[in-house]
Amino acid sequence: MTDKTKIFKALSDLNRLRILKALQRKMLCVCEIKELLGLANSTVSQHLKILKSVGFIIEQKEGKWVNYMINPQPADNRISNILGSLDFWIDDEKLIIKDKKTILSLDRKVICN
Amino acid sequence: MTDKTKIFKALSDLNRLRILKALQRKMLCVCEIKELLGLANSTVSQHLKILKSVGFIIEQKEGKWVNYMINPQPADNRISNILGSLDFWIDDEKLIIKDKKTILSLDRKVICN
DNA sequence: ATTATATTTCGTTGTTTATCGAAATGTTTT
DNA sequence: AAAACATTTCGATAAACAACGAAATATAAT
Repeated sequence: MTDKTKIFKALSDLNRLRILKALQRKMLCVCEIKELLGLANSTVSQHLKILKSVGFIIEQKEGKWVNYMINPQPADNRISNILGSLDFWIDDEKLIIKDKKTILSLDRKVICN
Repeated sequence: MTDKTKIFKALSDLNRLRILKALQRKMLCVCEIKELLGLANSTVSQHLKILKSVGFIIEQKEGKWVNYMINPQPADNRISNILGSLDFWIDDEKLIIKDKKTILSLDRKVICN
């Protein structure tokens, strides 16, 4: 936790950046993110674990689903800074814009098997 | 260059963070940084190449030495932001403070063979 | 309780990355 | 031009990391 590179490492993967930007728009469960990114469940879960451990996101259980969302009150000022200016740090280009459109049409009851 | 994770990847290594913080204090050549970090020349050169390619630092030749320094005018606003608030993004703890002291006593004519 | 669904953990695999030493390049001094 | 020194590039190696599928865990519905 005292690792100086932890925040930057968490942001060093395109799929994790896509997750953050997606969660900025809407809270999502694992299988919705899986659908969005086209990754295996286990991989998505792993990415979420990393983002959570650093403080970028939090989780909230809802029945059999686990909803992930942007952390509204990060302990670390750097995290707050990044989350508060996500569009500055991670710019909204093609892929990210497409993701945000895709999210709107995701229905977890349909997607998740 | 259009890789969204490039900036964060550059900051994902402790030795590169140490280099940035050291250069904040004073411009340095490769062999001084080598001495500071205790790495091989070639490794230091590699780290510097990464920091330069992303825009964090620039180089200036001075005879047989190559001096590296913080980029005074980064093209990317995110780089400017980070460099302008280095102490916010990378906090000054033991190791970094020690580095900054060490730098002051480095003499390239003595160190570099 | 059994089945179905969502998620996490685990073990494996391929890729990326940090590191080194040796060879190559570039500059200065003799 | 040769020798000396600083740096970079190259090739190899070990560690870290992203990804997967399968097995384990957890909750919901039958």
